Amino acid sequence: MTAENPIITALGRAGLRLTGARRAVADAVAGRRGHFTAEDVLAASRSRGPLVGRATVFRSLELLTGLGLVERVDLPSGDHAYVACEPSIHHHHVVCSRCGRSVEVGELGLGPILARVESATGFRIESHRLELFGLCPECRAAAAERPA
Amino acid sequence: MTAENPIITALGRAGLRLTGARRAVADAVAGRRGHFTAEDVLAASRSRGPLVGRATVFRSLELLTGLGLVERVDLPSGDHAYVACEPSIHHHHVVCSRCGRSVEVGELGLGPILARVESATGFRIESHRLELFGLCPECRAAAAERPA
DNA sequence: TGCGCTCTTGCGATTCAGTCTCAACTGGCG
DNA sequence: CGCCAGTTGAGACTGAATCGCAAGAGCGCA
Repeated sequence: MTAENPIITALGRAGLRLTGARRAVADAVAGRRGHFTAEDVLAASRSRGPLVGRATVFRSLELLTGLGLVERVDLPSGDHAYVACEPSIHHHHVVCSRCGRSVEVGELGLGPILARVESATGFRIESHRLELFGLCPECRAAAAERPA
Repeated sequence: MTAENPIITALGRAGLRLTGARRAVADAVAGRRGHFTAEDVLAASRSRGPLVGRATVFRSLELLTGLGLVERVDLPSGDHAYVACEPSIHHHHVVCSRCGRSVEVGELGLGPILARVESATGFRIESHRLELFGLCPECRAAAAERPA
């Protein structure tokens, strides 16, 4: 877990200091398949080294969000969570509503739809957010055997 | 503003009591073109009658959300807001990032896209949330004359 | 029309996530 | 090796949202 981590590499490339706290946060983020809350990261970082302050976790998360390494999603429950992701291109996330796992799904051909909305409403669309929720294959299988 | 209000009608139809507090909240909601926060509703209801407790506003908003008369949107800023809407069919909202006005835009032909995502990821999509942000025609005009 | 049973309300206390401050620290360059 | 600015951590602080409970108010029924 202290091995090289793309998040850490990216931090260095952005000209930011590779501090212990950031490594801790980066590791905590990288070690998750699904979404996580700031609180999760806080707990994870704490359990791993000396101590990471609440404020620092939020700051680091904000930093990572700025770099596009992490994205914020709002769960249907209203909670705020984050997901790690590729900084590259525009994409969306599919979140499993049972286990929380999340998968990226690239651009979806929303362009034509946005154009349609623009002409219908007169708005100029600047940004959008699409979040998909459902059951991942595993949870689907599990649900079939033993319904929630 | 004490005239009949579709929200109030709907409350009655749902078998709920038409109390003063609910009327106040319903009026506050109906009197807005755009999104609003719980705090807005609280202030509006207060300025209109005796007094409405914070808790009651939240309870009413939750109630209206359950009835589909109001929907929650998460602004890009991370704030929680609500928009009034038709309970009828599935639809999305376009929110003006400058004045906050919001417009409904009906189903957008997301079906095929969702199907594509399902087959690509193996997930079974149960729900989705699409929020569009941009400038409404008026703000667009205003911005052209006197850039923010 | 009046009564009573519940549902609702309102207030205060409480929780809790997220932010801010500030002195101490440390990473990394020279 | 030493310095300086970028970072950190602890805790205080803020403000939104929730909870509990007793008082109050709809609405149905007689």
